[in-house]
Amino acid sequence: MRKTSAVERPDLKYAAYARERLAAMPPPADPEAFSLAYHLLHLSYLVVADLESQVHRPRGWTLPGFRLMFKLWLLGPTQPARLAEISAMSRAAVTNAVNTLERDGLVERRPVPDDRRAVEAALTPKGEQAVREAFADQTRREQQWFTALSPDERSVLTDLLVRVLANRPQDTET
Amino acid sequence: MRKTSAVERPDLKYAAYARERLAAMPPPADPEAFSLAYHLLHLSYLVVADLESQVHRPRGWTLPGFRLMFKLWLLGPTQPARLAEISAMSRAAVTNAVNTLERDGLVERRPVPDDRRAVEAALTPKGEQAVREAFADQTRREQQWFTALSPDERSVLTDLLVRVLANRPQDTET
DNA sequence: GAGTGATTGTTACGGCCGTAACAATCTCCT
DNA sequence: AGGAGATTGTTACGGCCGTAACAATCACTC
Repeated sequence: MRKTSAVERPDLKYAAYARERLAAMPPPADPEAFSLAYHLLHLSYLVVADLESQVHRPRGWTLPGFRLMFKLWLLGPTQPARLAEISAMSRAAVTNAVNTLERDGLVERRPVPDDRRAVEAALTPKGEQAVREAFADQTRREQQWFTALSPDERSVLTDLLVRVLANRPQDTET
Repeated sequence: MRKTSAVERPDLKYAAYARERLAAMPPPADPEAFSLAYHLLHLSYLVVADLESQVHRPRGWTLPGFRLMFKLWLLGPTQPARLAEISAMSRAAVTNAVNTLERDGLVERRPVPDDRRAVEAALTPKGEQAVREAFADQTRREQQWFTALSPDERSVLTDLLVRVLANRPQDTET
């Protein structure tokens, strides 16, 4: 494995430079807030792009499609509105994702007996096999991403993220 | 401020349920790896959506457009290829982003004397004012997101993220 | 000096996502 | 029973992003 120090990474070098520049500015400039938000969003972006290109695209699918199928795998047949709520995405986005997965034969729509407005999305046998295979690959790749941290450090990182999530700011009041 | 516990959040409740389910599965299922990756990507997604809807859309712009302008604000006129490298995005994406910003009068393209292939993107006066204003709002919103953590905890979180970024896995060898 | 290979920016195409608007349906209150 | 209001899923539209292919230009070697 090739050794790569932080100064060789254009993105990390930029972040360090930006932090220095902000440190020399008066408030509301906040180098710590910038650095935290930047690295959080940047790491997430890199992980998403990596999982997409290394795991899911080679199989002919996408990461958002996998995440939806993974939820169906754990939860069983589920209404799009509930999927949207869990995923914090719009119902329209779920509709589009289900359309693509249905077109590829991975998911099917079923009517809900109690409510004629509602629909349930459910994995097909092909979809279930697809989830199992991609899940194994994705897990291995996720593990590779965090090998730099010890198990304790990974646990601390997870707990800090959960605490931020549990205390998220309110939306603008209507 | 309304009190909201984790069990009321459908997304966190799902994550806790998924972790339990994975804990009962044989390898390669890895509840810790899942939990860390899930919360990282999910938090980043929520912060991105929040900054977009609370800060930038009300001003008529977008978060990706702001991030590009912010880099130009710190770095001065910069070639798209370098912006793509720093941002870990494709040159095509930079072209599209610069097109939108140029259409809105926030950024302009300039030829580079030494290299007739190259172009420099540079902020217009309107673009510079736009960055200053949005930067103040974005910083305040970023600070709100992390009020649940103490300054020390925020520092720990940032350091852990940077260490993961500095030790990212290799792409598939060509 | 000519030619091979690399680099830069762009375009075309498809997938993802949000907002807004809409019809169908359900809920609930009177 | 009936009607106002909420909910569900969908469609239309625009913005963002990646890959692939392309022309123009540069760099480097022979």
